[in-house]
Amino acid sequence: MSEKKLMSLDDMFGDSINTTEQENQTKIEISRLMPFENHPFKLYEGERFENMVRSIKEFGVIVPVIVRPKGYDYEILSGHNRVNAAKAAGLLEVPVVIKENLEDEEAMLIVTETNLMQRSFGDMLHSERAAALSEHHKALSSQGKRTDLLKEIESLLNADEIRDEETSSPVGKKLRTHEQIGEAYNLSKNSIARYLRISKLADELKEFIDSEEISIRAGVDLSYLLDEEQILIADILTSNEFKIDMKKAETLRAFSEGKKLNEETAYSILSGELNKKPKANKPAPIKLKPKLISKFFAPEIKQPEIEEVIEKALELYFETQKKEVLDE
DNA sequence: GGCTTGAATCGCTCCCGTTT
DNA sequence: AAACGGGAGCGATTCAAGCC
Repeated sequence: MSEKKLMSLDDMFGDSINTTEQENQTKIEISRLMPFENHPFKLYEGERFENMVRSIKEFGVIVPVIVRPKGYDYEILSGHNRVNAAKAAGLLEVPVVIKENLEDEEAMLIVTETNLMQRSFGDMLHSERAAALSEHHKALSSQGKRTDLLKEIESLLNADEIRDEETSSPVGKKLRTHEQIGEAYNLSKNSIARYLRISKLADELKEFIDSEEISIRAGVDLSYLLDEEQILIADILTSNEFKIDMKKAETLRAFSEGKKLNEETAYSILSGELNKKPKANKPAPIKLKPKLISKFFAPEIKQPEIEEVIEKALELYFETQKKEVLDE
């Protein structure tokens, strides 16, 4: 168990991908570059886009676009904005790095990681963060081939912003996957876990997360709903003025778990008519009268200790009761 | 080859303090 | 009051080692 931490990433993931020899930088006509299918990032618009066009008119495209072959053309993995801006600037071709033989998942990782490195994480929409973290998480938890891919992307783009902590972290420090990612992005493991839940949300609901009409934490609860339930919720939200707070999200989840979520219940939860959860399995907490407590415990005794004593006492009580029943 | 067992890990909940 | 990030810790799962 302990030797693992002594191995370097290269030892672990060594030769599984051999990219350097397949990598070639060249120039390709813009007309042969296709966007990556459903990539999770919003493209630049308005002033931001105009600035980019202006910069490209002046200096050209400096950082090569990363592409992979697709049929006779090429699919853009990184650089959608640069390509669009270059087209608008009137360029006919852009510098590209062609990556051959990538699995779809690896391609997706490049799409998300490069985006992450070029934009500050804070600028991203929640759903974009979720997608990026989810890809990163997949890459780390499938102990296979892609950890080196992350490194390679890094060097390709000369990114030095976000990830400096990761590279400078003490040798041999072993972190759980969530913590590892969290350290890289400066988020707690809990936040990583929440974003990973968000990445599982139906696209229809992700939009509400992005517009901040649904909070992250409410989104986490909604992510436990079945796909069709999520779409149902999104539908109801779109056609009504309802808001989802954490309470409603919790209630929806409880109904979903109890298989009681349908169009009617969903509607009444969202409208606020129905706000109590379906009969929870958990017993409601009970309060003990202070008088009762002071009868058996000194005032300085803390709650955990009191609970412990109560538990022991009850165990004893039920045990003797059982015996009595058997004796009869 | 199957099984048991114990440690590691993961996903999660509960709770708390802070911020808005 | 609601939303949030973070700490602690729990239960379930996974995985490897040791056994038959």
